[in-house]
Parts: sequence; structure tokens; C-alpha cells
Amino acid sequence: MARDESGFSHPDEGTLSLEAIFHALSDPYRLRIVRALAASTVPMNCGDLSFGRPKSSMSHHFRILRAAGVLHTTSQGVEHMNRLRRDMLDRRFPGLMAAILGETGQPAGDHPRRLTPA
Amino acid sequence: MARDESGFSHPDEGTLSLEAIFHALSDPYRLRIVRALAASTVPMNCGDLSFGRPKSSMSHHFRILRAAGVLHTTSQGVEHMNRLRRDMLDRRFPGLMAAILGETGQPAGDHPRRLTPA
DNA sequence: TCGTTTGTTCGATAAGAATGGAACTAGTCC
DNA sequence: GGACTAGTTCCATTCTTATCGAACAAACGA
Repeated sequence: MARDESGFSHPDEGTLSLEAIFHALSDPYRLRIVRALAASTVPMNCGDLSFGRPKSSMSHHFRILRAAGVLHTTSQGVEHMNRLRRDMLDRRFPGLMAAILGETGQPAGDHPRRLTPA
Repeated sequence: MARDESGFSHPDEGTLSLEAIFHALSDPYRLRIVRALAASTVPMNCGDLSFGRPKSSMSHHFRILRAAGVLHTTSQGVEHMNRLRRDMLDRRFPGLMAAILGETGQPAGDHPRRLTPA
């Protein structure tokens, strides 16, 4: 979990903890970030994923997701670009992300599009 | 989410929240409970799933798991019998429990047997 | 160099969750 | 009824997390 070239700490595959991942995903904003990244073909910066919340709050959420190994951040100029660590997560916990994102193959209704209890 | 015959409140399928499930699963003891129940062919009482912790603490954890819809509790005499709500969870979030429990089909190494970071 | 943009860090506060002892309730058996 | 068992509820304490303004840092362009 050394700081990489871009100055961010990312856990490596062997140290992933399911508890930490679940904790990271138990917050509505963090789940929105994950879904937005999953739906995007390109990395997104923090501003794109702020949902109108203060920068300091979102920076906190990004740090939790990074520390859990859910996303990866790199600097590009003044921006910090984020992407899901989908490959690693799929290797370590096959099916987990697919289940979270509702990629089930079967129609499964309207299921996980709701972020807050109705 | 009305109290059922046995006096416990269980959410019904439509009101399940992924955030609540993740929060429920983000605790090491709760994850142990879930894994033990998944590995058992029969319901287990709270005492069987106490891991040596105080009853009041474990009662708290059972309530969280119940409220999230992860397990179902019924009274049988003085005991409270618990079982995973696997069918409902599989309907609502297909693949989620399988991923958590490491039922991947592929060998996937030693992966999710560790409960606390090494 | 100065100003702008993007995001982090710091610090204080508030909200939420975990813990565990003590008292309590509900069954069961004598 | 009395004793015993299995869990829950209550309560206080402690720990953790979230929130957000303010100050800061780094990259960039004029």
C-alpha cells in the first residue's frame, strides 16, 4: 500500500478486506460514485462526482473508497482522475461488483437503481 | 416490515436497501454470523453464533442483520432460531451472497476466509 | 508572478455505532 | 410458584464516522 507515482495510496490485491469494501459501499454518496464510475467508459474527476456536496466532504469519501481498494486515482494536471478497480475486485471477489451494479443477465426489475429508501 | 408471528420485525423484499445490507456486512462479527449461517443446513440459535461475546452485544448485531434483511429470526421455545434470507437476497441482488461467500465456481485461491486484516 | 482551478488537509462539531453490565421478559421444567 | 435458560432492552460510555468551513498545495495559463 505504498504511495504510487501519483501520490495516492492504493491497497494491493492481497490486502483487500471485504469488511472495508462493505463499509466503503455503505454510504449513499459513495455508492453513487461507484455507480457513476461503472457507467462511464472513461475516468472521471472528483468534481464530476461531487453531487453538489462540499469538496472537503467528497474528498473524504474518495479517500475511503481508495483505501478500500474500490477506486484508483491518478493526477492529471490539476485534476484527480478516478476509475473503478474493477479488474482487481473481480479477481478477488468474483461477482461482487456485478451484483452491486445489477449486471445480472436476468431482468431483475427496477432493482438497484434506488439510492435512498423510498 | 410489520412484526411477524414470532415478534420480530423483518423488512420485506421491496424495502431492502443495499446500503443497509453493506453496513450490516461491514462488521467482522456480523460477517462471521452470515458465513456460519450460510455454511449450516439448519437454522442456528443466537448462542451458537455468539463467538464468546456478551449477549447484549450479539443481540445488537442480530438486530442489525435482521433490519437489513440479511437474516430471519423465529422463536422456538426459549431459543431464537436464525437463518439467512438467501432466497430473497438472491432475488433482489442476484450474485451478491454468492460473491460474499466465495461461491464463484472458479478456484479463486484462499480468498474470503480472512475476517480481519492480516 | 499573480490569479484560477482542482482537490487535499486541518480542525471543530455533531451524529451514529459498538460495547457490555444490569435489569427484564418469555418459555420450560420441577 | 420457583429456578433455570435464552435473548432482549435499557443505559452509559467510548469509539468511529460524517460534515463542512478555512487554510493550504499543486498545476496551469496569462
